[in-house]
This record gives sequence, C-alpha cells and structure tokens, in this order.
Amino acid sequence: MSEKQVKEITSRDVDFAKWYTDVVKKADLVDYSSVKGSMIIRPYGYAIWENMQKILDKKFKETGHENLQMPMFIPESLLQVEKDHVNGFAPEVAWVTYGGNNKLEERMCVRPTSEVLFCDHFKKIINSYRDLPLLYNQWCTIVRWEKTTRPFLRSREILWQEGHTMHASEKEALDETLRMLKVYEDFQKNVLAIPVFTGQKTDKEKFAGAESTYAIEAMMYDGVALQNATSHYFGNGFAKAFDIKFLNKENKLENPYQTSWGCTTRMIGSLVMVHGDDRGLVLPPRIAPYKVIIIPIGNDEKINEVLNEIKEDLSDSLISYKVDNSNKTPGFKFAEAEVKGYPVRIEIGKRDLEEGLVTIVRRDTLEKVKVPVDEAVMKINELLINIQNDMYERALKRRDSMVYEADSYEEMNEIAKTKPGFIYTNWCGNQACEDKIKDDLGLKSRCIPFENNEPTGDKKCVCCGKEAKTKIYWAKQY
RNA sequence: CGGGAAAUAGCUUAAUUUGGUAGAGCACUACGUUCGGGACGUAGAGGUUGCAGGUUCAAAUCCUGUUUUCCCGACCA
Repeated sequence: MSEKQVKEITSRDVDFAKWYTDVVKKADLVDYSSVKGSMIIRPYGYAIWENMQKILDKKFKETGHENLQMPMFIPESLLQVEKDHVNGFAPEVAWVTYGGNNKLEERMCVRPTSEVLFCDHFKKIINSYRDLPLLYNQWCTIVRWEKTTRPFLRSREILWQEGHTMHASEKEALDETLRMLKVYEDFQKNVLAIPVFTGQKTDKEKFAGAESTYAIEAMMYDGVALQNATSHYFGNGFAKAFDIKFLNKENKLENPYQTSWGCTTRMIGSLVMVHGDDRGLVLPPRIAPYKVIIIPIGNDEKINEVLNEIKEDLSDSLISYKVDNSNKTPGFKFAEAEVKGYPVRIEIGKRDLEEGLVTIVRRDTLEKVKVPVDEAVMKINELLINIQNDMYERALKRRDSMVYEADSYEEMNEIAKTKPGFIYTNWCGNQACEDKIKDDLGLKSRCIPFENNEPTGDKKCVCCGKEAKTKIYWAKQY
C-alpha cells in the first residue's frame, strides 16, 4: 500500500473511531452540518439508503403493509397519554414553543417516534374487527436530542422507517412482531451480508411502553454491538390508554393489540463498520449504488469501442455501473474506486486489449483476473454472486471468532477486559445482575436468542450464582 | 450533560509561545503533454483566520462568551 493511502485513511487497527469518520467522509457518504447531530447524507450515501428503502419497502408491501405519512409535531398532552412511553422519551425530545413571535398555548415536541400519533388516528378509524388488522408503515425523519452524536450511528435527526399495526388478537400481533423481525433479519443477511443475533430484549432494555421488544444485534469489526433494527409487541397497553376499541365477532367491545418496528440509516454505519477495510468502504453488491466501476486507461478509439460494448452488455444484464472518465491517472482512479467500495472494477487498457482482454478486480479481496472482452459481463455476474456470499461468510466467521462463553464472573471479567466482542452467559433474569454487569464491566445485555438459549454447565447465573433462566449475550454498544 | 483537546482556502496545515504585510502542499479552473497503482508543464482563481464581544495604535495570535468537531465518562427504547 502506498504512503498516500496510509495518510488519508487512518488504519482501522490503529484508531477505529478515526478510521470510521475518515471512511464515511472520504467515501462521500456524509458531511457535517452546522447543527450538532444533524448530518448531511450525500448522494452516494443517500443512494445506499434509497436501495435499502426500495428493497425493504417491497417486502413491507408483500407482507400487506401500506405507507402513509403522519404529522411531525406531537402536542404535549398527547405524548403524555401513555405513562411509560412519556417517561422513556421525555428526556430526549425537542420542543417547539413559538410559532413566529407568538408563544404556543401548548408546546409540541418534534416526534421522537410516532406511536401516540398513530394511536390518536387509530382511535378514529377502528370500530369493528372488520377494520383489523391495520398494517401501516411510514418513511420519515424523527428527532431525539442525543448528547453524544456520530454520523449514522447516533444522530439527533434520524432518517428511518416505522411500521405500526393493530390486530384483533394477541397472537396475531405477536406473530406480526416476529414476522417483521424476520424480514429485518433476512435483509441483513441476504442484502447487507451482515450476520446478526436475533432475539428478545430484557425488560431493562425494552422500548418505553412495550410489553416485549425484539432486536437484531450486529457486531462491528471492533467487537462493539450495534442494534440494527427492532420490533415491539405492545399488547393492548396503548389501546387502553388511548381508548381504542373495536366490536369483536361476539359483538363485545375489546381493545386491539399493537406492534411497531423500525430501522434507520444506522444500518449504513453498520455496513461501513462490518465490511470496510484500510482502503475504505467495501459494499455488498446487492446494496451498492453502482455494482461496477469502469475505468478506461488512456483514451483511444479501440478503448472507447470496448467501453461502449461493455456498457451495453451491463445494461442488458441490468447491472448498475459508473464510468470514471476523468483525466486522472489510473492509479488515482483505482484508489478512488477502492475508497468508494464499488464491488467490482473493470479496467480497460490498450495493453490488455492487444490480447483482447480486460482486467476485472473484486473490491473485497482485490483479486485480479483478465478475461476476454465478450466474457467480461458473464464473469462480473459470477463475481457479484461470489462477493455477496463471501462477504457474508467472512463477516460471520469473524463475528463467531469474537463470541466467548463465560462460566464464571471471573472469567467474564477477564474476557471483558482483554477481548473485544460478545460474551454469552447464563443469566438469572434479574435486573440487579444486569445493573452490576454494566457497572463492573461496562457491558449491556444485547438479546436472549431464540435458539440455543437453555442454561448450560452448572446452570447458575454468571453474576449472582442463583439458578439461571436463560442464556444471554453481553457487549459494549454504540 | 461533566472533564479534556481542537477550529486558519475544498482538504492537510505554517505563522499563535514572543500581537506588527495571512504562507505552503494537495485539490480546483484554462490550455497542452500524459495515462497499467495516487502524473507533469505553463497560466490562474481561491481567506473579512468558526461566530460574537472585549483589551490594544495594531489581534489568526491575548481575554470572555458561543457554535461545531474529536476523545474519555454519564446518559441513550
């Protein structure tokens, strides 16, 4: 690697935090604005979000959901209807107190999430079991006044999607909660190539006002956890607080059962921190705005002819591409392509063309192959599939190598202090142990996975030594 | 929100200690030569030194406040 690259992007093993900010800025994903925690998502970063939206939105619609748009402001009295909810969010909402020069009679917060807005609406439109289920989703921004902010990982203005549904039965609502969690899990695995632990949050970590919260938890390159999506089951708590009722088949009034689920542009941060390397971003083909970057080396008739031929073949195969026609030297273009993380690079130069070849380079391994011009697109198709799979397998292998089981508190302590990653232990189910582990080791519970969650070994809680109820993951979090 | 550090051209920075004409490299613009791992020549453009006050004959430099960024902690469904 040249000295110039080392200078521009801090090595991720030297200073991971600096590496992250270098990559998100140098890959043109994001820029800072003059408001803390309110970032500018630049076209290349936004294109990744658009792809996420496109793929998820299709899934949401296939599962019967409709998009709508709710207001941005919530009157204080409305936010206060559900007690746990307001207690959870009050410390981090932004308030609007003036309209022009006039002080408002009642202040309004900028939505930190839209449960109460949906409930206010649901109350008006739900009358009968025939109105259920109601399956809604909205793409919007929300505001949470975070104290510490970082691009994509924790911002004050958050670009996200929130699904809100109402059901006639407890079971149906719970099924919906888990169904959407599964949609997120599949998306992470198959599109983002990010392995996740899927499971239930503890009572301490669950959403304010929810009966149960589920999450998908990813591990970043440095072993720190990032929650990439959540799905909540509310029971009928909000419905009761908001007096939402429907007549069931027996002609009796009943409160419906509710869910909500969401994911944000934080997933872009995940992509960077799971797959990126010292040369920059590495994007899985299925989410990359451009799957191929074409770099002509030099400029003559033959090169242009082959360039056009390949462009046509890529278009025919529905493979998105970008051409770097700038006047930069090849070395500059290669380095630039690597910072941006285009999955495949194709180099068209006269030296290869004399033998009828072009060079194809995959970003994840930097492996180069030379193929005949008319086989280039076929080869690219094959590579894109391999890159997608290999990236997932590599991420999975790395993650699994950083998950440690601890049987005693001493062992857990030792691992927490010396090895980055997740720790998997027996747990009694009491918050006292969660609090102690947070205080002693700085670790928070991530989730209780759905599978292989039976206590093992002596079946005692790793912290208090009492009988364990389950196994659970612990980690530092972003 | 506490503790620390920083802010000078798009980027990296010099001048700040000791107040006295804001300077460079890269990037950018035009033309030309180049092109297989961060090219070269010639010419050019780019700054009320984050913002607001104060001290001074004079402030990038000293003082106060403020905003933003980074680090550590607290907080964070």
